[in-house]
Amino acid sequence: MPPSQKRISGQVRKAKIIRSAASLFAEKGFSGTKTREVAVRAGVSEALIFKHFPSKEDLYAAILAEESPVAGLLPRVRKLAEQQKDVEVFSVIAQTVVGGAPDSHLMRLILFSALENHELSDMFFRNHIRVFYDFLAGYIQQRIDEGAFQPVPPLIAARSFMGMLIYHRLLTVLFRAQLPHTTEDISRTFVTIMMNGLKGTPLKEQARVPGKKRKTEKGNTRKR
Amino acid sequence: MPPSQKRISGQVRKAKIIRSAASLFAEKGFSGTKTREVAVRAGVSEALIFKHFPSKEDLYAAILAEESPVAGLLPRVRKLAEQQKDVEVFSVIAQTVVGGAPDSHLMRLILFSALENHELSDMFFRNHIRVFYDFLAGYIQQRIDEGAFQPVPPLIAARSFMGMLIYHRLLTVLFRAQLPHTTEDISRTFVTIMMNGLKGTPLKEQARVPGKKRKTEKGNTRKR
DNA sequence: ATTATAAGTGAGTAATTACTTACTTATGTA
DNA sequence: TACATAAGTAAGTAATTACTCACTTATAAT
Repeated sequence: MPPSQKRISGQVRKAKIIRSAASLFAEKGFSGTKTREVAVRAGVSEALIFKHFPSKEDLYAAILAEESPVAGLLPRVRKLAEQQKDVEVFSVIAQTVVGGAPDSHLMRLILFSALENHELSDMFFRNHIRVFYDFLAGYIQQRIDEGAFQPVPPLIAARSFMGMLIYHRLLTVLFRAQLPHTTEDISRTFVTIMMNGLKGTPLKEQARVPGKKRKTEKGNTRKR
Repeated sequence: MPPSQKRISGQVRKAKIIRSAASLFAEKGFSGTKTREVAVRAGVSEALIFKHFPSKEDLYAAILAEESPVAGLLPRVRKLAEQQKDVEVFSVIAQTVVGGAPDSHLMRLILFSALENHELSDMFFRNHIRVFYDFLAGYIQQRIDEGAFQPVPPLIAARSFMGMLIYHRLLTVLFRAQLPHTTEDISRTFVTIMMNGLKGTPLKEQARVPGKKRKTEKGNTRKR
């Protein structure tokens, strides 16, 4: 490598390394990414990486600690929730996610780290995912109490809605399975189903599905 | 290794290798799994693996080609659909998925292969996921035509429902984020929301979220 | 019993990989 | 100007890894 002619402050270079590594980890996961590739993408020598990070693991941890999936969404939602604008609350969430957040890069990073059992993945879940739909569940509970929604377990309802959205993103990111509709149509439909779902009358009796008997999922019901 | 004393037919041994490798690939992904570990878990020498499979890639492909996520569900659903038992159709799907299908092993295998861009992952999507909710979308469309459901884009509706279910599985598999409810309660809630969502009246006007400009504050169109 | 064949292995090998060492050089500042 | 320090690198190294080779041996059919 020709002596890179330009020197740069340590902090800036470090940030550059982090960005390069993040994109590689998102593409190929932790064990699929080689420190050599990181060096090439960052335009530095491999040795410099280890000047900034004691190990590949530390580099990975630094990246995960930096990311934030839907920054700024929660405050907006909170404000709408205070005004009890049900449709708007759900709409703004839907439009954000269907519109492309978290972006595919971050989506892959999260999935990889969860699959590869990185301990930081749990932290990530607690700090970003869980707080979010704990809030949503709280709001749903409140609206149930106020008689606006039918009584339904709020955590499950929240998970239902986020499930529609995130799964939709998952399919587009992982399988490029786009739908033949506009972003607006898609999120409007999600919101419509959810709003009606919450306002409609509860099903009294669940149909017994004939045939197989079902067990309850492992007694271990750890609320997260 | 002490000469393993017992010889076994090639086919049986091959199957054993596949099972061992499958569990490892599910745990650690393709690049995270070493052929040496596969050999140890299968109780054979590394060399034998390469007697059966030309390369690690081929072994991986053999595994992905074998797996089937929710075998036998589609026929059951079809039968219920013919009888237009709406609640039952959605219930049997919900109970199957919430009850634990695909199992965590297969779930991880699918996710890893999708993330690692294995070409077989696309095949998998088409053969197993896509056919499934193409059917579901067809059924929803039919019930809309019959006036049982409100008009809603059926592909989006199908994706909504599957999203609730699969995302729920995803959270339990990846983050061990169990809910404090029984399997029955969870799937009943999903079904309730979906059924009401499909039967309720459509939202005429979607709220505009961005900025502060607000459109109609919509009152409860439904009596509850 | 002979033997062809299938089942199986130990001991490599060349390539790759995370990380180190010993070194050079630019730069701000006293 | 001098120089301490920070920025940077080339060239390793020991360990790992996918895969091969040369070889042994159990088994079943003739």
